[in-house]
Amino acid sequence: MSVLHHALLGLLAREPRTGYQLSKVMVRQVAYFWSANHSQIYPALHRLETAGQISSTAYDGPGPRDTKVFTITAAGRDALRAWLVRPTEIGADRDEFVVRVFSLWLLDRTDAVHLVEEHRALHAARLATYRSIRSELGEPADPGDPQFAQRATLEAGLSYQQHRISWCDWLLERLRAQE
Amino acid sequence: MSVLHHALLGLLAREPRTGYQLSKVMVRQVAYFWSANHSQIYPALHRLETAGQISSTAYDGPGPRDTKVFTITAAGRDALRAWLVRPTEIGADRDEFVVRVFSLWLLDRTDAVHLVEEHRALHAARLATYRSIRSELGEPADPGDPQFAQRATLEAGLSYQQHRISWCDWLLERLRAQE
DNA sequence: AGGGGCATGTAAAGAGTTACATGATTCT
DNA sequence: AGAATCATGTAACTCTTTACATGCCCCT
Repeated sequence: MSVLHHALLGLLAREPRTGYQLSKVMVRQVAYFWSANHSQIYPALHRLETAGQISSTAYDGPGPRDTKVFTITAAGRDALRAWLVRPTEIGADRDEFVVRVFSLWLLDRTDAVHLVEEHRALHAARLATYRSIRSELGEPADPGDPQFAQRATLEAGLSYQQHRISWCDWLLERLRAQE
Repeated sequence: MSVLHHALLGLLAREPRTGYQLSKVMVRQVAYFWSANHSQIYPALHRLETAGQISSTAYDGPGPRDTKVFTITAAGRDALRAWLVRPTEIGADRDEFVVRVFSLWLLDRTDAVHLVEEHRALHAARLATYRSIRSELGEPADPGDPQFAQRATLEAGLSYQQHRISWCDWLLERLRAQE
């Protein structure tokens, strides 16, 4: 079972949802650090159901097919807990922009500055979004509460955007130093 | 052409190398934020060569096949520059650990603390490695120098690890607050 | 009448990982 | 004699993206 499967279990552990509802959440990211399309989600749900980690009840829905609401089973909860405590690895290499910066010496100063400024602006915008979400969520709840976990992932996003912005500033400072 | 292709061009823009040398570098990450296996690299090099962005000279090597040294062409350099200045997107969602934290409320305190501590230790170790590399590299060179770009990607790594560690500390502080 | 949202699926293609395969030279 | 390093490739599989496909209901 992949990260996607566990992201879905993590959502269903909070409340039952349909595949459509799950995909609406996941297209715009769960936990600010994972996304998926509906075309990936429907097969993943079928696999989870076959494995007995979720169950579904079908209602008469619009369109040619039934609407299915998925619920996590006790086995699903156990599998999710087991996945959580597996030994961690670091992962999360893969950042296209850093690969670009690796070849930044090929550009002249103006182009380089422009590139980094553009990138900084994207992260600044994202940070602003996250800050407004934070002001809605308020201070973190008790660690046993799903709200706490939600708030913690937001904090990861906030911290990440800030790191990105200050790295861009580090770069810009040096790119703009004496011609 | 994908990020991998441009990572390879970025390496070959510095100096000619064989596929084997490129894969040795890329298995352990270019720019601290991208990695690839040799099985991906060889086909990618063939595609770059067909596209005229790199050229190769074959020498009589060990084993059943020739040893090929790849050199970037003028067209390859141009393609790389064009890729650098393309409008940026943000990308870099996909962080497995944050997806785990999204379900952290399912664990009891001791397990949760253990998980985060373990993760923090990995990032602290990585930070220590990066710091020792920094002390070897010294202060950044001129932005027109490949050494500057190398140093800039290291700075991204340093900044990223620090952000990760302080996020873990934020989490641990709250997980350890009153039982 | 047409557009958007609800709702579910499949197919094809690209990107990445893991495993298979070969064989020479050098070190222990 | 065996292991490690040099050196290059292919095959099978998983994960992700993009596109195709259907059809009801509600709002304007």
